[in-house]
Amino acid sequence: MLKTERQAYILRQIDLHNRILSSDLSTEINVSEDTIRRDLNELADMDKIIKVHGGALSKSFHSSFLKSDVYQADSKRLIAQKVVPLIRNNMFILTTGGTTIIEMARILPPDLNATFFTGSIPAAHEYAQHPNIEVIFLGDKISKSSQIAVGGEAISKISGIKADLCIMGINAIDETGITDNDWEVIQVKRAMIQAAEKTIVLSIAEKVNTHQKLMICGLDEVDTMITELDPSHNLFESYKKHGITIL
Amino acid sequence: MLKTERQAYILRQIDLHNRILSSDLSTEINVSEDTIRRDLNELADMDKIIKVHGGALSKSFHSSFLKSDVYQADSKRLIAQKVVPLIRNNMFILTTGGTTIIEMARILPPDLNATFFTGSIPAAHEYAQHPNIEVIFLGDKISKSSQIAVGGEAISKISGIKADLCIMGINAIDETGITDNDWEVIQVKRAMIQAAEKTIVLSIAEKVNTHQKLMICGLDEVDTMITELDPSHNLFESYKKHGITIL
DNA sequence: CATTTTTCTGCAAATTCTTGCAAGATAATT
DNA sequence: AATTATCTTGCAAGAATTTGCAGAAAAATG
Repeated sequence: MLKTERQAYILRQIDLHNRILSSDLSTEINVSEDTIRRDLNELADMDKIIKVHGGALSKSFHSSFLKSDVYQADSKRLIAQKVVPLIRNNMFILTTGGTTIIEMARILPPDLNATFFTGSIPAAHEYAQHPNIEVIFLGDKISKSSQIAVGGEAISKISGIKADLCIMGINAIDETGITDNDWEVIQVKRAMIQAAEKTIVLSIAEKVNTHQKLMICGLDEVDTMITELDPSHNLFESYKKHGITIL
Repeated sequence: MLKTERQAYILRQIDLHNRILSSDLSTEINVSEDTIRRDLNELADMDKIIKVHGGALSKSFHSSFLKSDVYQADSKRLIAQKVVPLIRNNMFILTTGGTTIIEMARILPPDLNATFFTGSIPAAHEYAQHPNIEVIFLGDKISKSSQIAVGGEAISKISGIKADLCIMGINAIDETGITDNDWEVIQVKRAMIQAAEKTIVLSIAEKVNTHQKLMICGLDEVDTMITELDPSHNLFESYKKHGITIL
């Protein structure tokens, strides 16, 4: 990794999280802490960040008191961390939008080389930041309620894809399957599951064993489910029986 | 392999991967690293790439790296204010991306009822916030350097549109016409101008009477030009002679 | 105030860069 | 066609950069 690249990555991480630890960056990028510290000092000299003992802060730190108002952000970050290892180089990956997916997009390792398909503007935006990821946007008409592309164009584009993974944030899952409450979104999600070899669903535990009005698919279409809880939690018994891997 | 050929190859690789190592190129093309380095330096002198220790980066990479705050934000806000009145209800409008366009998107009156087409993720995102605007995203493959959709898919989608207005942020304009420096972006912008009845170009005054390498169109294709200056400024004399309305 | 963590300093190894130079290729000129 | 000038490329040696490491200094923590 080139020095400039590394510093750009650091800057981006600081923009994203408002603060970072030298030690975290060190293990993340796989360079010594000295190097990170020198980078941070250089960036601080350039007035791009604020260097503090043990790490650095975003210059607009004051605004970070407003914090992001993402519900259960910590859980979602945890889920995101569990997904990342499943993504390998050269994969074709279909994803939905949703805050958990965004969180995932942000922590994808910088050297990952993959193609991401999505109909979500925020997700596409995040993927596009990444140095080695190819982004394909699916569809044309954008639904305001869900901030994703919907309609026949999106569906037909998705159908034309043979993806390795479908990574999907969901709203409700129970023994009968995955459900949602937006007709247009349902269509898109169904098409995505069809188009991918494996389907990974992401959900905070709170949504497990709940259901909504519209069915997306049965449990047999799901390969892996990821929540913030430990996989051994007894909440997942019935899902395991359906052959779903819990992470 | 000829020098020019080699440099074209290098440029293409950088466009493709956003970054390259001198050593990789050396083994790839089978010339000494010195030669690669000299090539990179030449390309950097021509402002086509960013040379860094150990290799080079795409120019766009650097701009997103510097990002911080918007250059001449005040001017751009002023320009945005001048555009808004030109947009009427029920219009079909093609727009590019760019910070000026984003600024415009933010101040669109809430009761405006129109359909916006764009290939820019940030622009689409802004439009999607608006209560009464319909957003159509153009294209699928997203170029990291420009953050817009590029390629045949985008072009053909644009060609299928008959829009009332094309509102375009530009990089350079002089007596010969509008120019830019990114081949893929050129294609998209050209298609947009073709597909729209009227073309409005937005530019900060600093860019007026400058030019870049690649031609988008002549002045006769432009209907209106908007800058932050007063329309009576003598900078615009020659443009007025070409029948362009200055605002 | 003792312990742990982080930072600073100097140093060494590896890599990359610069520079001058020479040989070959290409272009220009007579 | 011959000669001269210019360009291109590879090589080598010294300079500069980058990075990791070790030990001392400084800061944070309880």
